[in-house]
Amino acid sequence: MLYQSGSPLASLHTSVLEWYDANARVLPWRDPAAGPWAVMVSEFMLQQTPVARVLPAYQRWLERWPKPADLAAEPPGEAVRAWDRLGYPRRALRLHAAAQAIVERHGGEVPDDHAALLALPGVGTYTAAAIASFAFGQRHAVVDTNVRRVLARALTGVAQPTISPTAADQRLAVTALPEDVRTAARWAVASMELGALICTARTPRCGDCPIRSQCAWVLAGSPPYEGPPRKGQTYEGTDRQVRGRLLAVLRSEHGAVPKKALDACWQDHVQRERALDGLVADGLVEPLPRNQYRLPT
DNA sequence: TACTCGTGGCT
DNA sequence: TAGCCAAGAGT
Repeated sequence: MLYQSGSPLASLHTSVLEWYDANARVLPWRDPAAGPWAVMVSEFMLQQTPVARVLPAYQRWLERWPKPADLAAEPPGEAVRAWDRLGYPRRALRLHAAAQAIVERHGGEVPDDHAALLALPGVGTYTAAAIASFAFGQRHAVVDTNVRRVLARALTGVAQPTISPTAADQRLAVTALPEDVRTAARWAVASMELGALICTARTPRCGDCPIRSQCAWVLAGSPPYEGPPRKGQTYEGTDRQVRGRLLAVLRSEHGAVPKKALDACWQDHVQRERALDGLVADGLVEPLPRNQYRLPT
């Protein structure tokens, strides 16, 4: 007996799990043969980057580095180059460092222990739970932006979750987690998928939602968002844009790049220098003698 | 806590 | 069109 029959949560679980079985996307990291390293690579790439853009980079990455030790043996700059235009290239550096840590601490195998995962570079609360749940079938609250939104609507009855993750979100997700281990692991991926495909941020497809008859937000008449305004991410003219341009040049060149080539990226001298210094400080760029730069070796 | 950190598709 | 948004982590 997995559920107390008649329990509202049990009904929610059943509806979402049945929907997932019929509607889940076929994604390579969900293949049972994919393995923990493949799951881990996908989770790093999917941090703030949409699935469609991750797919090709993911395939190339695993083809080139099928095991953590393969990546760990290469210079970090190769990880940054292979990261291509996924964005937030520090993730590439962290994935490389995590691969090295896996070789040093765990004999080259992705650990199945939540605490050990959390101790790896670039692995936070979400990613540790995701790897433990998706790759090892463990029972964890896997709380990403999709799950926060689904729970905010279905259980709390508001249009959007809070702007940043809170301890309350985590507690709510733990409360909503099925007791049975295997069911919990399926619920983790299924509730996330529901948020990605149906219970979307902008225009949720409530007409296709398997839990619309149980959704606290829908039952309340789908009231609009009331919270504080979400501040938009500006990008034009930011240091991030400059960093992106500088790094794009360095990715395309395999050797040393003269500073003059980097100077052509951006007019504002002060901002350009600040961005370049930041890249060096982050370990994404290596300064060389004679005013030259390259990806880290 | 609030901020930083890329990139590009979608509405 | 121009925001809005995307499987967050680190500081």
